[in-house]
Amino acid sequence: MAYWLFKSEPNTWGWDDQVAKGDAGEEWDGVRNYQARNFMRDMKLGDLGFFYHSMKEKSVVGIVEVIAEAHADSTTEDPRWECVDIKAVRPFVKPVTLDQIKETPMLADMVLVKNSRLSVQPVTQAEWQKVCAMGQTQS
DNA sequence: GCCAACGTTGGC
DNA sequence: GCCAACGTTGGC
Repeated sequence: MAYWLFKSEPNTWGWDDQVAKGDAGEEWDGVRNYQARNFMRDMKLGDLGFFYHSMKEKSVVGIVEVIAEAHADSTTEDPRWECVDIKAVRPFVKPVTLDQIKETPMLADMVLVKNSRLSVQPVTQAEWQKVCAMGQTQS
């Protein structure tokens, strides 16, 4: 089981939109970055991820699950781009902000801190458990 | 709203 | 194949 982080600007696609899709989930499409795509290719059914709101909020707000492995991105004809499907699993009781993450020494190496522009990122198990604890959410 | 950082594109 | 120019992202 691997852990990931999906980043989105809430005005474009937010946690509420994801929750509204229910168990059917939704494609995580529109990714046009090779690194991010390669991480999605590595994802397996049942992998879990953080859902992160960028820009104004800059917070991890919930947990999602991979419900379909990488397949063609339906928003482009370009065969280079692929995406996975994810569904909302549960929200954070308390969203964990980027500031909190930066203040936490054991999270200082998170990709979110090191390479903030990457929209799909791997998360280590230690980071996963720590952030879940900070959000008062079952890991 | 600004700007730095990064990735991608295209000319040579 | 290199690198300058450009566009986009996202923190501040």
